[in-house]
Amino acid sequence: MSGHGIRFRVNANLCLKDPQMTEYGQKLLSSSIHLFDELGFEKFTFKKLAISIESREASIYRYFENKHKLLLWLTNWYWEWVNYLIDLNIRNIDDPERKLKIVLHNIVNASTESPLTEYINENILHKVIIKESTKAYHIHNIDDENRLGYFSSYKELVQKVATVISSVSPKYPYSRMLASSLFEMANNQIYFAEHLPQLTDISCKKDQYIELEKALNFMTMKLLKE
Amino acid sequence: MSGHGIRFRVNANLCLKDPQMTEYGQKLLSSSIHLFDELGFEKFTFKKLAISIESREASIYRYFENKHKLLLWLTNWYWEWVNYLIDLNIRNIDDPERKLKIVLHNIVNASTESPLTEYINENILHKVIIKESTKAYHIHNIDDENRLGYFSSYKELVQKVATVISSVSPKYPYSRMLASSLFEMANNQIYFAEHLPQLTDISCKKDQYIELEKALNFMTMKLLKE
DNA sequence: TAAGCGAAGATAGTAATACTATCCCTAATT
DNA sequence: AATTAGGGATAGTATTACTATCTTCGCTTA
Repeated sequence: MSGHGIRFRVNANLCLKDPQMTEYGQKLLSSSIHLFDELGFEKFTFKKLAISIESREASIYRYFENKHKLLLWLTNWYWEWVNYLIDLNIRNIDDPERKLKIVLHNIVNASTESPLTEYINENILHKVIIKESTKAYHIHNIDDENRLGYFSSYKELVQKVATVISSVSPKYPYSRMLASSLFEMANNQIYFAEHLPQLTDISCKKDQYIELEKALNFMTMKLLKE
Repeated sequence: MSGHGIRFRVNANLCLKDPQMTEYGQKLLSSSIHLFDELGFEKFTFKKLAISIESREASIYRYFENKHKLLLWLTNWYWEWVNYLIDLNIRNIDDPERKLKIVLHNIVNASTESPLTEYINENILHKVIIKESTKAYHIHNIDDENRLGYFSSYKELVQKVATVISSVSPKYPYSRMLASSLFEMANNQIYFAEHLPQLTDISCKKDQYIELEKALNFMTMKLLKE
């Protein structure tokens, strides 16, 4: 069963053994996404994960050193996946502005694409990313982990979007800041819409992010207009 | 010694006893800010805090139920403080655009104002807010805590800024989204500048956020121009 | 001056967490 | 037929996140 669908290159130091390569690892990934969603990062433990896949704590530790690295692994997988989707969808598009609109669509709606793998539920992973991904990089030893390349997927993705932004408006002086802010805003505003609605103007119905996409489009285009 | 300087109204349910009112409580606050900064939220424990103020774990628990509520308390204090500074500085200003520029200045540079209390080091608290505050509201029981009013300081602050935005440009359709994004961006971009510089265009020298303020001004004014 | 009280000190103890270690079993290579 | 990698099973440890209880000290107030 293993090797089904697409596999992404996630920094090898984030795991002790590539979970995408074994059935056990795929079950681990699949269950961990559901469990992060149900429990949140703080209440999530390897013990509970082991129980949910009818295995043992010690076996989980053979794949991941700790839950932080597991979350980081999933986060990287997510960014690789968004990167892949963007590449796929802007291929053969020449108009920069059209390209940027597609990028925005993919940032917001990645999870509504048709699923690529059996063992990763992109929809639930997206929810986990929205709620928990910030904890993957707001950590005390950020500089060490950055040096080890644990954030390279995100950095590449932001760089790609910044390049598209620059192709629309070569003189815009804050392309990378805008790019990273678009990703952060997308996640944040969805979270606010659901939990702290006074902090946003948009609302999200049934995981439909139409208003958010419209708002980000409006904002981006206004910023980049000469 | 207690009762010195300004005291802010922080949601009373976040603590068991107001730490601002006793010398012990003030020492607790002061030390916790330093310790959050040194250790990060994850490695911070009440045991270590007790040692650092030469007290006992059990005594800390008489003020705060857990470290999450302590962080939330500090976060609320911070937002109350920024709110106070904004009020103070836009008083007597009539021109909306001028008002907004002052607001942006305060969002970015709050911590460089002259200190208000002996027991809270605003500069270090600002660093803690940048690194840890997102963990105060990315929690599993967010809806319960929101219902208890644990985020009201932030919501009021965002509402205040949204009102200023609307006074500059009454037709702008995303004033609250812009307001909350300004706060989130300010923290994020400072964090990126220091730790993940590829994700931003700005740099921060010696806790001077001139470039960031300029960028936020540029962005905001461009968005609100007719 | 004594009684009473609250705040914090001191000491214990517990359940859960985050691991590490070791030994065993089995199924697939070689 | 022998080896070995993957995972199962069990055990154990240090730390964390609390809770409980009993004592002491200093301040009111009667």
